[in-house]
Formats: sequence, structure tokens, C-alpha cells
Amino acid sequence: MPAQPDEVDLIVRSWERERPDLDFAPLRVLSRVDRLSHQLDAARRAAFAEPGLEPWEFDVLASLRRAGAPFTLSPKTLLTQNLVSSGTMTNRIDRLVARGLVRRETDPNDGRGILVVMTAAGRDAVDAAISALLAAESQLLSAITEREQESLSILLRRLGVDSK
Amino acid sequence: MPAQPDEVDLIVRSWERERPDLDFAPLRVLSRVDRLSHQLDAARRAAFAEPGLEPWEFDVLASLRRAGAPFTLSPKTLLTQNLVSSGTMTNRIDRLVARGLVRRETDPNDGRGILVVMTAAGRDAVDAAISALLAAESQLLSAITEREQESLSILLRRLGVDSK
DNA sequence: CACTATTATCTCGACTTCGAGAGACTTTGG
DNA sequence: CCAAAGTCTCTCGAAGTCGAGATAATAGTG
Repeated sequence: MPAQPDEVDLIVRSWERERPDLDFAPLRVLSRVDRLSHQLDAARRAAFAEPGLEPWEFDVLASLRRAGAPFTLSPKTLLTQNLVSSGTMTNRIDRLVARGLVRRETDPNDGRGILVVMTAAGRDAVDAAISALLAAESQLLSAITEREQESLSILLRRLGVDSK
Repeated sequence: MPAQPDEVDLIVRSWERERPDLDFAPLRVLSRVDRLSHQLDAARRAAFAEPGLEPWEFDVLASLRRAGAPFTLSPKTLLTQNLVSSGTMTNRIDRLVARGLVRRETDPNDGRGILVVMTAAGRDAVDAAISALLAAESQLLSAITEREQESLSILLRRLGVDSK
């Protein structure tokens, strides 16, 4: 039935042979989501090699870039958007500061906090990286038509929205 | 336009405001793949809590379970199927042995190798876990119809197959 | 048969992440 | 205006992963 069987088809076939009492249909969707997510990781890593960024560096700089001028956010906002722990974000900011892509400033409105400000070098890097990322993602998606991409995004959004 | 906007819509909107010269359509698909993959991680972790397995434990035991009786594979096969490094697989086998879920045997046909054999306790655990996983995944997918799940899986398979 | 290349497993140090807790500051409620 | 509760950032130790290298055995070649 599959137009072109993939590894997930083989895995499901093995399961069905061993456990014919169960319905493995969910694996056909979600195991592929998992595998595609790994491919995306690899594609991102490759795309960021030229602008000289690690994926995590891009993630932090992208949050700052999207915030617009003056490209400033608190560590708290950054760790929430990037889904990492506070210790991880402290470590990431340290390394971005060491590379000269951001700097720390004191928050004039809150003595507990600081502000992370993207430097000009950081902005140059992230602007180059987002173009490379979009090219790489577009390449990954080129196996299906634009119309199919849109139905895909709509189905995926419904999976995210409803499972809150 | 979106039936129900999600965080990806907000991210794309920010990017479009800052970089109106770029087309962010690929993010609508692939950022959702990434987020769904994180939700799946969480769902798996929760589903395996009752049978008492960590996600990585399930992954290794599932490979052995799918292999069928006598539930035996080499470390090399396991690390290839699970996409981890050799050091990681050694470590995982060590811990599964300590928990009594697998045991190491010498390979009669290859003096370099060993065989990882799943114990009865391991089999019981993985058989309970796969049921729990399918229930959890089914729940995650309940936001869309079965017909939609099938078109989703077909589109996702084409993305994987062609990008080899 | 010897010799080289390949393969399998394990070791070990570097790296990253998490998350509980510390310390400093702010907010809330009487 | 004070005390308690809450919030923000950073510290630090535990845990998991990677990947190069060590060790040992097999496979291929002449």
C-alpha cells in the first residue's frame, strides 16, 4: 500500500507480527514526526555552519531578533521562549557574551534582573542564519507541493492547539 | 486566517514584521514538527511512568521485542536502530543489566561481540509499555480524524523518504 | 599462512543540560 | 512601613551523551 516504504513501515510491520492484538496506527504518524525532527536538527546544524552559529546560539539570537529594536530581552523571557532551564540560559548567555554576540546590561527598572542586548555582530550573524535556515527548510520540504505543505501545517497546528 | 492561532503563528508574525523581505512559510510546517516532537517526548515519559521505564529504556527494549524470540540483538544493531553512540549504548546496557531487564551473553559466532538478551522481566515491562504508549499517542492524535491521520502519515513519509 | 584492514565493544574525558538552592531585590497585604 | 511571599539570576553537583582511542577478534589478500 505505501507508495514507498520507509523505516517506520518496517518497524510497524515488526510490531504487528509480534503483537497482532494491538493497533499501531499512531506510530505511523508520530514516529515519523520524531524522525523528521531529527532530520531537521541535522539540517539546522548544517545551515548554521556557514554563518558560524550553533543551533542553540541561533535560538537565543532569533528570540532577540524577533523582539525588534533595541533587540533586548530578559534572561527569563529567553529561557521561557527557548524551553530551557535557568542554569542553561545563564550558561548560554555567558558563552554568547564571550563570543561578542550579546552583552549584559543592568535593568534600570528591576534591581534583580539584567537585560541581554544583542550586539551588531550578533544581529549580522542571526540575519545571515535565518536566510540559510529558510533555504535549508525549504529544501527539506521540496518533496511535497506548497498546497500539501499548507495542509500539513494546518493538521499539525490542530495537534498542538488541542492538546493543551 | 488560522482557525486557531498557535505560538508558531505568533513567531512567524514577528519574523514577518522584522524581515518582510523573506518567506517564512517553511517555519509553519517545521517549527510545528519540532514542537510536536517535544510534546511527544513528554507524552512518552508520562506513559512509561506506570510500567516504570525511562524513554531510553523503552527504546532499547522495544528493539529487542520487535526482533521476536529469542529477543536477542548485538549492541551494534541496538545502537544503529536507536541512533546513539557506542559509548551511550554500553552505558544503557549496563544500566538495563543492573535493573535485570536484559543480560549479556557471549556471541558463539563472533569472539569480538556479545549478545544482549531480554529477560522475562524486560519483556513484561516492554509489553506493558507499548500498550501505554499507543494509548498516549492515540490521545495526542485524537484532535484529528483517522482519515486526517492517514494523510498526515503519507505526507510525512514522503518528507523522509526523499531527503535521503 | 602471514599481514593488513575492518569490525565490535568498552573506556574515559569533555561537554551540555537540568534543577534545587542561594542571594538579592520587589511586591503584596495588613 | 514592615514582614512575608514571590521573583530573578546565578551557582553547583548530578546525570546523560558524544566520540576518539584502546583492545581484541575476524575477514580479506597475496
